[in-house]
Amino acid sequence: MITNIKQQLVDKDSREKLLYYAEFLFAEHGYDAVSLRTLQQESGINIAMISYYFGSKEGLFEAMLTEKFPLIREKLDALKSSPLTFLEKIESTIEIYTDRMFESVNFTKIIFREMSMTQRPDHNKLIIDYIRGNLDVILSFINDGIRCGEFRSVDPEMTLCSLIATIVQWINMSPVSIKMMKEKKNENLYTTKYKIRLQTHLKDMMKRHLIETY
Amino acid sequence: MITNIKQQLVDKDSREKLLYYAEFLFAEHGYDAVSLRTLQQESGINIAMISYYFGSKEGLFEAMLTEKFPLIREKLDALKSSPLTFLEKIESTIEIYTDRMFESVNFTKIIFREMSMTQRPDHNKLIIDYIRGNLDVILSFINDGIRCGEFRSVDPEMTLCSLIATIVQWINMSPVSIKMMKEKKNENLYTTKYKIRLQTHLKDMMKRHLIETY
DNA sequence: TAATTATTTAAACGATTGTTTGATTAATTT
DNA sequence: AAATTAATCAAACAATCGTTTAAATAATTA
Repeated sequence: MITNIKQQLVDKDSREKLLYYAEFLFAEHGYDAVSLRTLQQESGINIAMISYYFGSKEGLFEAMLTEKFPLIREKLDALKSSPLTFLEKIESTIEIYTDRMFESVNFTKIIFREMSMTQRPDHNKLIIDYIRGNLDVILSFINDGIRCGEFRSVDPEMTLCSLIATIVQWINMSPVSIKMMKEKKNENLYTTKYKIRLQTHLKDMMKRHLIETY
Repeated sequence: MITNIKQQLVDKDSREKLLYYAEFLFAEHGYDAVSLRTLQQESGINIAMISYYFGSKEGLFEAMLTEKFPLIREKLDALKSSPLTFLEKIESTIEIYTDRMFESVNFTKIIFREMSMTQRPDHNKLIIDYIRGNLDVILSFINDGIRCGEFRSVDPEMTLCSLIATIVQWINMSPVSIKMMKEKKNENLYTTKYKIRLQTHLKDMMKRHLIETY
């Protein structure tokens, strides 16, 4: 599977290769644990190309973030101006987020890990501004749903936290979850099978949480 | 507040100081970003004391983990053999976890961050074995509750994931949450006020999720 | 009090870090 | 085909990394 992806990268240029392997290695080992020489070895691209294309390791990280940010915003904005009920908007949001996060497992790991390190303003600024915009849209779904009487008067921020957290944590907890699910050790938890279980669970839980009687 | 804690540490010995500042710095910057010379500066303890007491930086990390692991297990085991309903056991679990995690914010950040870095077997082994035991107990509450008909037939693993994830994510997302809550920038989200909001939300959500009619 | 052990220190170790250099090759433009 | 730009490379840079040393001080034991 990985070799297939590598195969796909054979024809791509060095810049893209660096971004791909940076994302992969940062996700698995953490930003600081990945030396540029490791990146050179894994990607096969000369170390000097990093400063050539990105200026620095920090520049590489920033480029990876800005160029690989999953484009969730457009989909959320489309939802915003749709004629769906607020519950349907929440259900769509669950689908959008699980889809995107399961597509971008490495990316998801990186941003939510970096977010927890409060003393790294350079990394945090980009992440916070991006994430926050999306979360504000979802929060408005919950708040408006409450205001118009469709939803119970739940705690909006905590509800949002539960929604996002469930998906993120499923992706981040994989080493523990694998043992818990009694899966074979190297089975991964990012397959469609688990994505659907996650979606089903979240939709069911959110519906009962948000709607008084149904 | 921090200076108060520092004050408390004045009389403590070097080993404890190193453990305290290691936990603090690892949580804020990440394990690899904290050099032993930074630790020396912050703690005021000579760098050679690290290998003297812990053998290595890795040894320091391991000592910090094993000596600071919040003792949740005993409380969970006590719950296990109590005459409470399964819903009450879940509610108590929520209280135990929020209490412990709010007491050990730095520690919580570190272990759930390290957990997401799959290529660090040394760090992961300790964490996984510890966490997993606790999660298995909670999972048994959910499974037994379903089996005896007290709970709906929810997805047990996903439900557990939502429960833990909500608390962990609230602790890790603080830079984003602060903006969302329109709090003053340096206000922290680890106060009793927010702990109670989190507990109330989780209990309410889990009750509606787990119980058919009530 | 003398001897022994525990703690602390500044300085140094080799290895590795991110970054840059200047020469060389490949691709593109004129 | 010649000239110009883009891409790639091995080698070197100073700075910092985790770790160790051997000497000095403090605390404890005999």
